[in-house]
Amino acid sequence: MARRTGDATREEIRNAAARLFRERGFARTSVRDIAAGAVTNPALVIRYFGTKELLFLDTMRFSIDDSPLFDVPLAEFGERFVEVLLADDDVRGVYLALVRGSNEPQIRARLQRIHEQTFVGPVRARLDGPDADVRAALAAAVVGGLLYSLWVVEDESLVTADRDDLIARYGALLQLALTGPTSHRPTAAPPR
Amino acid sequence: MARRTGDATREEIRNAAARLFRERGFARTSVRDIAAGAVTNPALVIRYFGTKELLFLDTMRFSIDDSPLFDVPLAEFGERFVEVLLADDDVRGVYLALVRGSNEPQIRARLQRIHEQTFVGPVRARLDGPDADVRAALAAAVVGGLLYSLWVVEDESLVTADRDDLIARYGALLQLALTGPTSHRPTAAPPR
DNA sequence: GTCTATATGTGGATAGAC
DNA sequence: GTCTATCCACATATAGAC
Repeated sequence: MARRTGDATREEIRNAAARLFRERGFARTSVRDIAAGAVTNPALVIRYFGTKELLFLDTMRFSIDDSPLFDVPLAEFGERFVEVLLADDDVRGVYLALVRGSNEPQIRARLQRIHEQTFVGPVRARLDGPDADVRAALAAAVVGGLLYSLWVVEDESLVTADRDDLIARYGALLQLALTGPTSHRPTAAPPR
Repeated sequence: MARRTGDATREEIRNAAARLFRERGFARTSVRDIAAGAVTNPALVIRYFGTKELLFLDTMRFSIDDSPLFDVPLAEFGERFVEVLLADDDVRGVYLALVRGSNEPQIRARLQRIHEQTFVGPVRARLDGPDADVRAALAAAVVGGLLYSLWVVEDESLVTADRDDLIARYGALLQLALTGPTSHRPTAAPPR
């Protein structure tokens, strides 16, 4: 086999790892599988990345493009946010691998950061008032509940539901978490 | 060491396994740890339960006592349901172990069954109309989102929040998922 | 500098002695 | 019924070939 540069090999290991971790998760992916996927050997995988967990952390990242949300009126934010989350196909695999690996402290820390940046952040930016932090956390919990039911549990009623209908219905629920049922005030306080 | 009967040893293995799986999860609990906890050896653990995964499935069960929910008026159901879920201390460990082990098809099947029985079931029993199934699934997703944020992600704002306040706030959100913001129907909640 | 071969320790599972 | 000895796959680490 022709030699590659270290960087090229490194990149192929990373690509193979990202694909396998997304498809099979952390536990069901062996360092040997990754090496085979990158047409090299297990020793090199460890040499470049230290441990299997560090390689996992190196590859299991995602961020959504939340720029389309900036201009959305607050009243439509819930539905549009759900739409954006379900739009990106890469998100699912990474999110699942992180949730299922979250018994490891470092992986849970990564999940916390992504939860904060992806779910809490965009919501928090649109709220104000003394309890905005808690309300953003509660709304993020509602958001997390959809991905959890849809991807972790694979609830049949949701998996087989019409995608647009799901976005409309769950978006409306999220909207209530954001602006509350009494929508007569400009920035809307929560119930109570 | 004095001999025990097979049934007694079996029970001690089960107890040790249940405790360790709840505390450390599936991946971080070894068959050797379980054997040591039951003061026996790994071979016997496998002999009695077949595989580590079958032992896990044998021990990781829970059900909530939802009988106090039967008499609750629909308008108060959301808050009371959240209260019941957070009341039982055993639920957390088992739920977490199942979520984190859900990459294994059999463990995911168990999680689905518990999700159905514990989250969807009690809600579904109180709803009617043509779309009751989907609405129950959506409400169950909201419920799952709380346990997910609180226990899997360990969102700081929620973990440190006052327990009663959390129950009141998230219960209100669940209530909206159940009976909706339009309060003109007989079974619906009164306007805030 | 890039990689192969190989060693070490852990963990799930099995065979067979008692 | 219980346990010792052992097997095999795996993550990880190191020595040294090219």
